[in-house]
Amino acid sequence: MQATGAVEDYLKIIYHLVTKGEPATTSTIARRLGVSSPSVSAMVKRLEAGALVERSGEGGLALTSGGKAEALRVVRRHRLLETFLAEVVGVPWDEVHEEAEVLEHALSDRLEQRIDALLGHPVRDPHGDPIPPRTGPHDERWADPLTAAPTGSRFRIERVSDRDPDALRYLAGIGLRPGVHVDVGARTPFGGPLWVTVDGTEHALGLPLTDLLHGAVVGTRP
Amino acid sequence: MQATGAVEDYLKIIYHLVTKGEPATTSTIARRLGVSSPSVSAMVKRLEAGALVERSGEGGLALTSGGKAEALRVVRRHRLLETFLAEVVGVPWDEVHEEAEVLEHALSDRLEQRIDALLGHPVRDPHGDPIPPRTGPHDERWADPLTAAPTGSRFRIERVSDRDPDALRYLAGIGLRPGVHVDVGARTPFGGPLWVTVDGTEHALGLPLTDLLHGAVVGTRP
DNA sequence: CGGTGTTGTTAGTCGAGGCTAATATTCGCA
DNA sequence: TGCGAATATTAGCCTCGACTAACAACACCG
Repeated sequence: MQATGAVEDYLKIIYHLVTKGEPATTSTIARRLGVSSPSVSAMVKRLEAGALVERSGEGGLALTSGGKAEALRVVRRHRLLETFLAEVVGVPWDEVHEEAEVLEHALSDRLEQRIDALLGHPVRDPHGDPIPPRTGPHDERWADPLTAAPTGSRFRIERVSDRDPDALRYLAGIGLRPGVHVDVGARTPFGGPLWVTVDGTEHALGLPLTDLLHGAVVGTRP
Repeated sequence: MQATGAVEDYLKIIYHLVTKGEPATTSTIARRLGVSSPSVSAMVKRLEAGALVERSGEGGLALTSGGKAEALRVVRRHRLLETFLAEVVGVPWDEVHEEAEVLEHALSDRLEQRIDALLGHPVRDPHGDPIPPRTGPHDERWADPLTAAPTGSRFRIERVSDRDPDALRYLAGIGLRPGVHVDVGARTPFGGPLWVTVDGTEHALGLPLTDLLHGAVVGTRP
């Protein structure tokens, strides 16, 4: 089957859903893609006919090996482009995702390889997401969410979800980027903010923000 | 009307045809685009409905002011991308056109401006083609063809048509790029090759090649 | 003068990718 | 138990952008 831009988008979001353990259903896909449910039904039928997805045991869809390979190619182009735009073109952190979202469908193999070489074969994009290799295995495992870190622990940020430019701008403003360490403070009950210390300054982060942050506990507050 | 990738392609080639003084007719467009005549008829109808093109006096189509503005935006993105790919990414001369042909439809305004600034607001792309400004007038005038230069004259290459990668590779191989000077030698009759001296070496160029070269006579052979 | 291209259009079809409206199913809950 | 909300699919329609087949108009040429 022909991998048009639309097909690539569907495969990509199915890939994202399944690797996060969320069910890839008609409605979740429709919401994420801003498209009606019947449109998703129709496209899924085409994807099944093209042997790119299949119905999987419980409730959702799964990618076939061919579908996963195609999805990984798109994800690779996306993350390479984000890295390229940030490092070479100087596009700010919060804008690279949107630009890559469009360009990823127009990047040739040849140019992808040139960019990859120019960047020195990077393995992470600016948000800390791993860049799938052109061939060979890829590990998409998400680190633990910041919300899982106990009070008093020291936490290393590894990945910051790239979907919300405003949130990204705010996080960058307070110094929250992949690689930095934060001290996890008090957790306000009933969905209240989580207090974290970054660079010596305390910040209260609401759930929408902490949800974007993943990493690992690396000890306790010194 | 919505400027899809297809619409942009049509406007661009109509622009190229009219600026070269060739008639923009159904069949020339169809040939250049590798598409059937009825497809062109249908698209032209849409473009007319969208006030982007109109029937012009003799035989062909013309761009309206809106259509020309849109075409110039595409041409600008194309040539900026060619320049960017060549200078920043290191894509070889003969490949930049093909890559830009696809990327031009996916380049946002925002990114276009960043690239323009990064390159220092270039006015010519790697083939010597002028880059239309974002706003304001643009002069697309083609210099004289090399075939018009008299024997014994010295000729400065200004533009090299970018359509044929093989030809470009060959021309680059013998040092024929925009900016270089050549000495025009004997013209073999009956469509035979034209002898030119580049960098001290004589080359016989067939009509398909000389057709790609434009510039200006700058004196006589020293 | 009559064929033979070339050119352009109309008519009809197709696939991709979207939409709304209507129709099951199923699930949670009063 | 039964009602409403969420979920998925079907049916039917639309636009875009391509295609082939057929036809009209014209030009050139023997």
